[in-house]
Amino acid sequence: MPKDTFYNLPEEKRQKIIDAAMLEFENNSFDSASINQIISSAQISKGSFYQYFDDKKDLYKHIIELMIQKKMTYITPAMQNPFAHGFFEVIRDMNQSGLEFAKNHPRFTKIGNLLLRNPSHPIYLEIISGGQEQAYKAYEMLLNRAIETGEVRSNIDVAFTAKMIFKLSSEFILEESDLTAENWTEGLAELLNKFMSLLENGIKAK
Amino acid sequence: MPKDTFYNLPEEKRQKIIDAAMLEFENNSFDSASINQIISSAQISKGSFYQYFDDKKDLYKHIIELMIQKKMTYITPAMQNPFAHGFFEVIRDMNQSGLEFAKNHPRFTKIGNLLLRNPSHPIYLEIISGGQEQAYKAYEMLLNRAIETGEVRSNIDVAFTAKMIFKLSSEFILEESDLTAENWTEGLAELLNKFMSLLENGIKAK
DNA sequence: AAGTCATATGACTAGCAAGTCATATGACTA
DNA sequence: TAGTCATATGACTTGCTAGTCATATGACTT
Repeated sequence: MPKDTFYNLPEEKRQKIIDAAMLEFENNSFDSASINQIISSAQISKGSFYQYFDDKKDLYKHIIELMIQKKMTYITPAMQNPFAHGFFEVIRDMNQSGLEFAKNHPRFTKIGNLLLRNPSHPIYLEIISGGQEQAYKAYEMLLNRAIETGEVRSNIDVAFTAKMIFKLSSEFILEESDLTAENWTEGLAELLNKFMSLLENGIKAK
Repeated sequence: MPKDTFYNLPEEKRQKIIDAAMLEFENNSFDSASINQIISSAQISKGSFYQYFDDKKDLYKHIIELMIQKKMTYITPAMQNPFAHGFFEVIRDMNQSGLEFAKNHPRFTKIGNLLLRNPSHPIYLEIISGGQEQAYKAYEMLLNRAIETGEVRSNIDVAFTAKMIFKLSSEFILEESDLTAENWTEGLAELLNKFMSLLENGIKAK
């Protein structure tokens, strides 16, 4: 975490540093991101940087933390209390909020994608850790419940299907998060419908 | 492409260099792979390296070329002449051969994944270029044909479905290519069945 | 034996990186 | 006014990188 000196900074200067860091991490992997570049862009000295953060990793984790905080605000009622809602409704909400986050925070999205696409990097293990596994488990619980309630046919392989839905959702959001601004809203709704239709045809109870 | 001097080398020495390069590119992105590391591992001098290859990119492209050659040997009759075979058979073959390649050539697979996961890198554009787009188009042609023949229901969005099948196949192979050796053959067959079942339920004509 | 030519070498250049540290500033305190 | 303390600075160290080049080797030719 950033040092006290960082939080003591005037809001404006702090934001300038965050902006500079995001600009660098948007366009570079963790390894190839340069602190020299960041401080030059934020117009602070090398020494100051190291009085705000322990090292590059410290700064990076802070940016990721900010992203997670932002993402939290996109949780819908159905996501917060999934068992009280229909399975397909929950899945739809998750994808919709994912798409909306990507739309509203393209810079965070880019940084997140760079992280997600480098699972072999040590920093991935440190940050994502068991998150992926937990997500699979969550999907499995939802699927099991949906089979109980009769929403989903019972002859699927739950673990496998959970993984596939997770993967497909991620790819779906990654791939389509570059829709142009003007047709965004309609494009989103339409895409989501196609996606859900594919999914529902695949596993919905007949 | 490598220089003549490289091809004049005794087979054994050439292989040692390829091995060293693969070891490095398996565990590092193109940028962070180190020529110093490669020459040290291959036990050749810096000067020699630059008499075999123009630069790091030259070597890297050669490795990718070797991988493509290997992959070519996995093409099945159904893949070579897809319109003479059933749609789901072709898709099944493509995934099966993808899985088999991953199993038999885990080192190439790892290198390929690192490349595929960095679409923002200049080298990606240079090597993959429009390959992805071509793949989408190929899937679209197959889907259109399958709709004509009545294998696939006609009320799907072809372009969207093509993308999703492509993405899902890639992820499926990536994710499952780490099955353990002993249960490989049965595991593969079972997985493929689950995958195809999900797909067929999703888009097969009723 | 003398000459030629492909191949091999590693010291060297130039550049960039992360992180350190002695020094400076300037506000607030006693 | 003198002292203290948080903050700011950039030259510097250390360590890495890709790529170059003068020099050396040794096989084969004339």
